[in-house]
Amino acid sequence: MPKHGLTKETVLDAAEELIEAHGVSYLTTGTLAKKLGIKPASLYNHIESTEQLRCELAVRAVRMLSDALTAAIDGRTREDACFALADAYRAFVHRSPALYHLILMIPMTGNDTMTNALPDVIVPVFHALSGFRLTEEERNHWQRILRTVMHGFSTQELWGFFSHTNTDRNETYRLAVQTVINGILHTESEHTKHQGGAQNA
Amino acid sequence: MPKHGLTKETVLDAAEELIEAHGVSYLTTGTLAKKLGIKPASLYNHIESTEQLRCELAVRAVRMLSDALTAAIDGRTREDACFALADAYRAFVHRSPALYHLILMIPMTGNDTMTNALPDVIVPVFHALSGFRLTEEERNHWQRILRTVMHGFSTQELWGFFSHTNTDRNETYRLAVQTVINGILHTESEHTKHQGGAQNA
DNA sequence: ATTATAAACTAACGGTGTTAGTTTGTCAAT
DNA sequence: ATTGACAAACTAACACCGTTAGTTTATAAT
Repeated sequence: MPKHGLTKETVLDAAEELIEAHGVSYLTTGTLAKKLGIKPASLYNHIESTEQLRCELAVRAVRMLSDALTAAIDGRTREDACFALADAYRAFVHRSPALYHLILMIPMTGNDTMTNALPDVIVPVFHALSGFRLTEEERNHWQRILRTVMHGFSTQELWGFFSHTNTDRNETYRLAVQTVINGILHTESEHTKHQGGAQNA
Repeated sequence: MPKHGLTKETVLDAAEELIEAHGVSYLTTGTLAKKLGIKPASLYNHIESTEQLRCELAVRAVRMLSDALTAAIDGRTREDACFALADAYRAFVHRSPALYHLILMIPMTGNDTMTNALPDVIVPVFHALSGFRLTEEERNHWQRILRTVMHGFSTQELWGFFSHTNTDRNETYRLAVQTVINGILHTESEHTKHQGGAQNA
């Protein structure tokens, strides 16, 4: 191909480097073009729009997160799988905060391609819970709660909302995940105690 | 005052209406000026910059959230206080998603005035936990975990990350908060069982 | 009525995303 | 080797963004 060897992958890679180094809002036609050694308008030979570019980055990010989670739980079950999943989730958020930021923005765009990619992240979470004896309804609840904790903790930690005390954050996370697991185990035991009984409190 | 009756409060109110109606990124010198019936440049008689405007909105938002949480736990203790706190938190996020969005952006700005305002939100959380017999370290952990669940659930729900199943979301939230409370109660009981013993799993 | 002042205005700057139209480089066929 | 086609760069232009400087104007106090 003529001129530079620019491909869509090259552009996406450059964009990713840019946002991880300087934040999502630093990604601009100017900064990206400069990094690639071309003029801003020339970008439009490779992308439809900056919004579309962010979309494709977000879809890539979803796949990366999904892959990381899937790899983490490989060969593990129950508590083991849950802790591995939670650690991988938190690690991803801290390793690629900008990409995670893009994932969080997906629902606001209303873009179907992106919204349809989202379940990929949920699959490994369900997988991690598959070792527990839960009804479908119970699994729906606990999958949400596990995601709540992983997302809630990782983002608050990343954004500096846990900096007021210097209590060990690893320990807080471990305790949070353990608490969820205890809840799941409790639900499981309620299940065997009396068929179809009430679950909590 | 001359011309219009514009005060800083009026401007902040208009800005808040704008972002709640059309999203944070819709707040612009153009849209805000138009809403106030003036030209964009005239805004600078009332604000220092758009960033500063967002900052003041964020500080107002922190105070609103803090007040809502404080009011919710008034006269309540322990489980009762925790559920009331959690419900108020979730209600705020859903009633004022744009203001909550601004709060989340505070740490990224590096603005000291704003960062110093943040603990206001944490105070009522500590207050809700004051009824439990916990060491300072334990209270630090559980305060983070409670905030993790309130923030994590509310944002994921708001942003549509819980829409794949139609399992009742109120029930998921209740279960999540109950699970945290159970964890706290467990920590409390470990405390009395043997002085200074290990806490969990 | 005069004056001081706050608050509006217009004009201008650089930056952002984007389109249209133009040049240029490279690759394939003759 | 020349030619031609095409992809990918370019320049020029637009509206909008935040922002500053300089100017006019309306009100409130004297």
